[in-house]
Amino acid sequence: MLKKTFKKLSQYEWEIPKTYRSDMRVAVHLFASELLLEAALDDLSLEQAVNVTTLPGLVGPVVVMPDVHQGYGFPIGGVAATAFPHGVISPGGIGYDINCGVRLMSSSIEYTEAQPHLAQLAAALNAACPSGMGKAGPFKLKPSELDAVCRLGAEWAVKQGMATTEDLRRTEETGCVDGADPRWVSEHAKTRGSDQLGTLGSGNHFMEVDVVEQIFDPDAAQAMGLMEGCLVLQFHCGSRGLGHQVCSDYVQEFQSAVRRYGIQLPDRELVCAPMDSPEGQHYLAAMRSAANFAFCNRQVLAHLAQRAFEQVLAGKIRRFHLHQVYDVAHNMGKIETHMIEGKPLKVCVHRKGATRAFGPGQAGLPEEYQAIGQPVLVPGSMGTASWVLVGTETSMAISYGSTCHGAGRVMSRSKAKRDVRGDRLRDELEQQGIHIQAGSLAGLAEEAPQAYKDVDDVVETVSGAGIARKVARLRPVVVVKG
DNA sequence: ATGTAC
Repeated sequence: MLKKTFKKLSQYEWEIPKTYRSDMRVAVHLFASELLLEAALDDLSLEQAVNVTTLPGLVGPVVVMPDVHQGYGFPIGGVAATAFPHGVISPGGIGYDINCGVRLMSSSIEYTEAQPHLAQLAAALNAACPSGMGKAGPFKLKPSELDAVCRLGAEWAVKQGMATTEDLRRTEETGCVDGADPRWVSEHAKTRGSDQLGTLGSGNHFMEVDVVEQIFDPDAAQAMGLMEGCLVLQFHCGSRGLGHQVCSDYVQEFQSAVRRYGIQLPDRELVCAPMDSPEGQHYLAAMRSAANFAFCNRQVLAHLAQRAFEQVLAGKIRRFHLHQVYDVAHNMGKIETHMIEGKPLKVCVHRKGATRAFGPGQAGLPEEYQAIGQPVLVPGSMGTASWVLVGTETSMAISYGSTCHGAGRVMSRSKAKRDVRGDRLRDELEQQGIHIQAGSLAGLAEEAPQAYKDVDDVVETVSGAGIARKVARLRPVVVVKG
């Protein structure tokens, strides 16, 4: 797409007007600096955003985040809100990794004190948290147990002694989205998920120990238990093969639904169905089941990681307890109420590679975050910084309570694999004092920092546009990847 | 993202 297509609204906001193409129902609103706009022009992500504007039932502009890149049908880094219940829901607007998300845990362990033990900690985390493609975890769930995970989400882990009620309170949707019904999850998806609870996966999924490097908002940092110079644990993963199969199943099933409901689409990958149709209802029930599987997966991983910390640091470090800061979803369709043209309206917010970023005072936020807004967790690319932000009143007003989710890819996986030597990259990161545990050197190369945008630029944009506020910057010291 | 093509 050409830069002249965009109308500049402010330093960090650009618009593709509705007049750009005759089938657009709404405009595209992109958050980007000049530099990030130019990066976004290099792939098909903005054409995809224009395609999304043709979906029936949109209530306002399709919003695009600065970490945008091309995805299946919808761009990764896109947000679209459709009227509930007559508007459509589209699996491609949520993504193959349903409820892919990030969890952050704080500690009072000082980096300087823990530094001699970090290599051992990296190995212990790698041993405790299975990672890699198709990797099985510590449990083989019977069908009735898997159904319970899909219905209960992270609460299932409380019953198993792997979670506390505080963990749930500090999880988006308290770790369980309503309306999940595993009867609409295929047997195939259930089979794939049955041994994957408590696993990290591959690709850009990771587990990381970071040091809190700089605090920008002391009040918010204090509410979250973040202290400069102390270690935190964060990880990024989702619903594994189960969610992937749910998305595949419904993308296929929706092909005929599109014809049945007479929906015109510029791209088959945008397949969708009205939320109040049987197809839409079944997908919602299955997608929510996969979302709960992912919440439970992150809860189990948190438990396994905590045990690894105890195993390595007990007796060496005075206090090693990890406290949940928050757990966010960045691939999800949620029914929420937003102010649309001055009136509250129930909508389905499709967030694909976009983080919910509720501002202060929103229902559903735990008491300690009511005044500061929802914690937003933005991991950078491997070996680079990550950010903790909070949602704002502006994000509620102009981005359906959403903000960015990461650095955003700029180089294809195949090109990164050609250009980057995994062994050299590992050595470079080790030289920077980052302990790496990598299941696959080819996988490591695909995630090289040069394959991603600069997360600091992305955060500068969302912060400058006002759709999130900076709380803390984190620096990695241990990275575990599949 | 993903038993990376039934």
